[in-house]
Amino acid sequence: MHRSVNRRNACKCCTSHARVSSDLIAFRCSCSFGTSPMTDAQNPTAKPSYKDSLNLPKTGFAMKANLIQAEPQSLKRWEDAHIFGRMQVSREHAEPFVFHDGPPYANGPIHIGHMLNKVLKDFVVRGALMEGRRVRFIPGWDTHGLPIEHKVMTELHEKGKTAKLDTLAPEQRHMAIRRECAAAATKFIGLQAEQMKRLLTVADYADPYYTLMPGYESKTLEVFADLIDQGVVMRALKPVHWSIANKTALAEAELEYEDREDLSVYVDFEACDRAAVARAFGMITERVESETSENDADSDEEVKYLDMTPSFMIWTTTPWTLPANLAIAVNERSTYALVEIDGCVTILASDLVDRVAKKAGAEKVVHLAQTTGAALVGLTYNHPFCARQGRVVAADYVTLEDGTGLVHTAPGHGADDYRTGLREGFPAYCPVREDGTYDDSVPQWLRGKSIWDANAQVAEHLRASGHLFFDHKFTHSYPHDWRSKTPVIFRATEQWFVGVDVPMHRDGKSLRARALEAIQSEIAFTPEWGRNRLRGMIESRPDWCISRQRSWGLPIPAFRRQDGSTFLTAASVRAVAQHFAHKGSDAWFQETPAQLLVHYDAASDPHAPKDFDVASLTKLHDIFDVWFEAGSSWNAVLRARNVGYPSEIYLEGSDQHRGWFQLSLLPALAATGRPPFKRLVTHGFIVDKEGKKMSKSLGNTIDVEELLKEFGADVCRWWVAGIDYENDIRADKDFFQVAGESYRKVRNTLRYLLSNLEGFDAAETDSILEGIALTSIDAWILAQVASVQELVRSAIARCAFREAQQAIYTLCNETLSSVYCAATKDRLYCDARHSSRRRATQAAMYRVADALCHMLATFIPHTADEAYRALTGRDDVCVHLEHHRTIMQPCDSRWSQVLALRELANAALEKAKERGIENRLDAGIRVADTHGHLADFAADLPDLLGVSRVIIAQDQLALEVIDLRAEPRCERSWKRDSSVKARSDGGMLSDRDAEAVGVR
RNA sequence: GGGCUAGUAGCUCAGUUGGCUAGAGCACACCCCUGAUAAGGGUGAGGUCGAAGGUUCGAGCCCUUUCUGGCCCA
Repeated sequence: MHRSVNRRNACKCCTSHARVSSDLIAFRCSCSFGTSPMTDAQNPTAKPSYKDSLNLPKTGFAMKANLIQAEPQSLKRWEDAHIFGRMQVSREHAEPFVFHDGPPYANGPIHIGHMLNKVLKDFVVRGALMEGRRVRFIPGWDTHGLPIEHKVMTELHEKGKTAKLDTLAPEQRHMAIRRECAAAATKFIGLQAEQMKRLLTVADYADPYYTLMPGYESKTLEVFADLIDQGVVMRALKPVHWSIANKTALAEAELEYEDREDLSVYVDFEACDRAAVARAFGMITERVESETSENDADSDEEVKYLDMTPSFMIWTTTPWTLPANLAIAVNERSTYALVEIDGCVTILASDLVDRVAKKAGAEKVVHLAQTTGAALVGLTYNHPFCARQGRVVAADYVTLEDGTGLVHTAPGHGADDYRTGLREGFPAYCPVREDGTYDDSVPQWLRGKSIWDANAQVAEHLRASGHLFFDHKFTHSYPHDWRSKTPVIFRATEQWFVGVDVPMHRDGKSLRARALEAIQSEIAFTPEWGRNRLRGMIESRPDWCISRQRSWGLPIPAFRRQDGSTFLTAASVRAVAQHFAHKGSDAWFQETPAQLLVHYDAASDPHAPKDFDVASLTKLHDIFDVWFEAGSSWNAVLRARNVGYPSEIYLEGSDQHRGWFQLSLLPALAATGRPPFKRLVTHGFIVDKEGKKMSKSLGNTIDVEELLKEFGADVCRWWVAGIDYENDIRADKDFFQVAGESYRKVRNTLRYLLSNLEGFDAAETDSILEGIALTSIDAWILAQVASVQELVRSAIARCAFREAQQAIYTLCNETLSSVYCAATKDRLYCDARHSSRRRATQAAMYRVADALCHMLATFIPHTADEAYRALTGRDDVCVHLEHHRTIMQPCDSRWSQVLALRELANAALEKAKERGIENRLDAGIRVADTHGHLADFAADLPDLLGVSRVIIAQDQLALEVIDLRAEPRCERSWKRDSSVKARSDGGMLSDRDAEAVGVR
């Protein structure tokens, strides 16, 4: 406690008399009302003390929240009382509110981002519950996928168990890995669920969903079957990172970048059509007697003549991919030059001519002409190895940082190249087999060769045929297989896709078109810009590659037939789905095709191949992209468990525009024709107090466990309720401190209300309030709370939690604490215990506290419930089993003018301190009732302004502070009331106080 | 490099279609109360609205450029 040191020594009993001592602690007042101990002790006829006669606040609701100890008790109490179950049962016939949880990934403890997401979701859940809706919120976890598999593999590697793993047959190996992964996922689900419960989130934790559950897997396959029905599932080539050593595809996370020396080559690709190239550069190829230039003397442009066939010069560090070259990419906005270098005419980016020439040691460089990249697009060239023409195409990833500005494009060997190929209609041609040797589609001299050996041979071949401009050794960062440490290549392999531009059987519209329609007019966005963002992503996204070459995931149930064709029909997928529903997807690795297809009847499948023979099938081993599983949750959870469809809201971080939002929308639109959500709500990312992103390496993360230990869940939740979650969210321990202060303010206000309800019979509330006057301060506070209640409920429905929190805080801090509670303090303390005025205020307070508990229930469930039990005085109630009770209390519309008077009085009283009137009870206010309204509020005015008396005058315009210090003060209420006089017990009391203590 | 997005008092945020002397809460300072007391009340000081240009009678709001962040891509 830090009291101001220069605080003046006021007389505690009267404040008006001269101070006789400047000693802070021991001083004597000369007034006759002295109550200082020294005075009492010296005076044998001490005046009676009235403190005990007051109705002072009393409550068991502690000022100190002690959340860290108390919250787990609330959790336990709710669990013991089966609150979640009772919520469901008691609302069986209530209107359902469908809300679906996006599954976090189960690979570690929760971080502050999870806390943000889960708490925001809980506001939605509890907000709907408080509206009386039936909410079955089923928490979920994403359990398959590479991060877990990678983590498991790393651990196995560190324990030296991978060698043993490699001795197993492929399917046994898959199973061994899958068992480890399932254990890891399950472990983290348990950990995360406990942490989420500790955040006091309400959900069906007894019956959650995991993507690895057999039922879930089965329902995911059903979505896949629906997509097949719609004709959007297809198989095509796509380049992936490929480990030759392990003959497997690798994901980005499995790559390690290391420096590697490669042979880089500058290659001339001879143009097919000299005339076309000439036109592109504004040149001619036929010599014409230059009549035109002579006749047209004004023309300063000399038309140049191209007499050699030029080449396009490309640069590559992977000569082995040249056999697969199908195109050359240029940047349309760059400038390209036609130059003669040492006798050869070549095209390359203008800005790079000098650098390339210098590097190659060229002696003579002559600039002939230049043009834009756009002009080159469409020109063709001959492949240097074989009779194949390539084409110049545009690509905006082409830069002038290195190389020649013309990029060798092999759609089967690069991600950019592939996308360009897709756009331009080139196949993902890949002549490299899984062991890293060429197949038979390449020229004879390369067939069967290892691609690493081929680098030098390709260079030699080019040199011999005159296509090699220059070659040199080049060191660059190159991806390596994290396990074998060998270099990785990009190799096109067969993958499964969901086509976004193929017409669906339902209505002939493509998925892309349907998604854009839905984004435009069927989905609401919070914030609104999410619409734009999602639209942009859908417009530009390629086909969705849904297959992965891993162990840990849901198998794509495709088979290979003896003739090499792939067998997969909607009916066969549904048959496997039915089988997985009981056996789980492990069956894929443990059973034969005949066992897996036990529910399949080729005869009734119109898409079954002719002469179908289960016995001759072999299983393929692709697994689903985890996004396909997560993106099917609307079916595997909402529909499978009859929760309802679609969800009112999907609420996730803004990164999910590309992730879960989009990849739920696509399958749902294909399978059901409708979006799986009506509204998308996104929140930003938590950054540190400088606005920088949080990362373990920067050491600026905030640990959730620590937050909970230091502040408790309700304070953390109160912080979340107060943030502007649509953008980045700055977070720091200090901010939680601030949230704690704010929480305490609300808690204390609640405590004060509760403390004045001691002995009040709640059953009387309605009858008491029926009789109150519209001009009374009690009617006013109830009207205020009614409007806040309405605002809070509407804000929560709009997910505008901050708005709701602000309204609650302002209600507590201003409307209640500094106005209503201050104004009613006198009647609560000093009126006779059962006076009607006091009971009216208690009734109002009861209703206010009740409304507050219900409003707070959404945000701080522990505190709300704790307060509610204190309010009702019962331990068997739970605010979370109830819903808002709408307050409908009008008040006189002139109250706003009365409140304005309060502002004026505050200012005047502040000024009156200069005159020595420091205590408001020493003051009276004289005010003109200009409009004749104030008289109706006269009864409450002194209390509202905090003064002893208010005189409504007709003769005066300005508000005036009257000095009442000369008047006697009531020893009980400390008011300077005109009725104060000496009473039969010897005390100086006002009439009201005399009556309250029963003296005359 | 591209798409989306943000930058207003020390902190967290309001500022509707351009018209205000730019608001609120917290923190801070000062004062009151000591019968909400590790509480409560009152008052006050704090900003060239990221920067630079421009449009306009008038710009925190509109336009251009730029700086610093964030998410997603490349």
